[in-house]
Amino acid sequence: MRKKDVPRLLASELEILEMLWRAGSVTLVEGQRALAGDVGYTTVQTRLNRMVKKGVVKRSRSKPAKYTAAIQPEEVTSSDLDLLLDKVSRGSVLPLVTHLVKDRSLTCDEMDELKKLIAEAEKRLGNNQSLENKS
Amino acid sequence: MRKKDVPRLLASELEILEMLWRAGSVTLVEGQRALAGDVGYTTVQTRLNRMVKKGVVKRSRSKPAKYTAAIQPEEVTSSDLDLLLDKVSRGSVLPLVTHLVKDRSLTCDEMDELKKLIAEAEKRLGNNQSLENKS
DNA sequence: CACTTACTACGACACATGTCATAGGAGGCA
DNA sequence: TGCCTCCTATGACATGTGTCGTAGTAAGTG
Repeated sequence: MRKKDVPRLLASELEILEMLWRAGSVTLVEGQRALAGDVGYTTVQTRLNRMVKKGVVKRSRSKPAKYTAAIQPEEVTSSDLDLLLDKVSRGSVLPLVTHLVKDRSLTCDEMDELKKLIAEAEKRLGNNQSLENKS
Repeated sequence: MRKKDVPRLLASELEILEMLWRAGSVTLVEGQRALAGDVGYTTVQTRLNRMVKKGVVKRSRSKPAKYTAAIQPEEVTSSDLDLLLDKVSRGSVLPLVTHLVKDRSLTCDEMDELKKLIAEAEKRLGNNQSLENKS
């Protein structure tokens, strides 16, 4: 099975998904309450149902239907970042990482993780470097 | 002057912007040609003009009007990444960086830059750490 | 001046999305 | 049985976007 195709979601859809990830599984009333801006009940209903039709949200058959996210944050991160990389950053990772690390205080743990990550990447780089000689 | 407010752009708008960043400044004919999928002339015109109205593209008063991007890749990167961080990654930088660094071959130079970045962040961390005691 | 060519402006139509109102159905309880 | 309340389904309307067609204006060329 190949990587799921997550389209670039609208900001409003991200808002909904964020709520679902946070709350886990909600009925309409709960969902409406959990959503920040106070928006009409049926509005939440419509938005949620349309997202179900799109496959990014799942809905249970139970009496008060429960809605849950059908995609994980990582999938969104992944596809969105890839698109950003392709279209905006022209394939270069550095500007993105720079923005993420700069002006943003990381904890010591995160710092360590980061360094570990770099080390791993570096090792991988060492292995593949010899075979590569592209432009 | 405060940070410009760049809304989360649609994938199709990113496509246009990417073209503009790449080409610099284009007339409609050039723009149409530069755009991948072959789409009608007036379609490009409409899309471009709508983006002008939105302020993300500028248009010259010259005879064959020239269109240029009014926002830079970094601004898009920045605002988009911030949103991703808030909504999807719940403020944690690590998952994003992980995705960026993993399974993606960086050059040696990039690797060095990355390490320099980390070092800087670490230094900054050392300075601020003492004043911080988060919730 | 009349004609062609190039560019621009504008309108049209389909579909997606945010917003909601109202109608329909399924259980409880007087 | 008949009403009330909760949940769901559906329709409606405004705006935004992708897609064009067509009409209008400016500018050269005979």
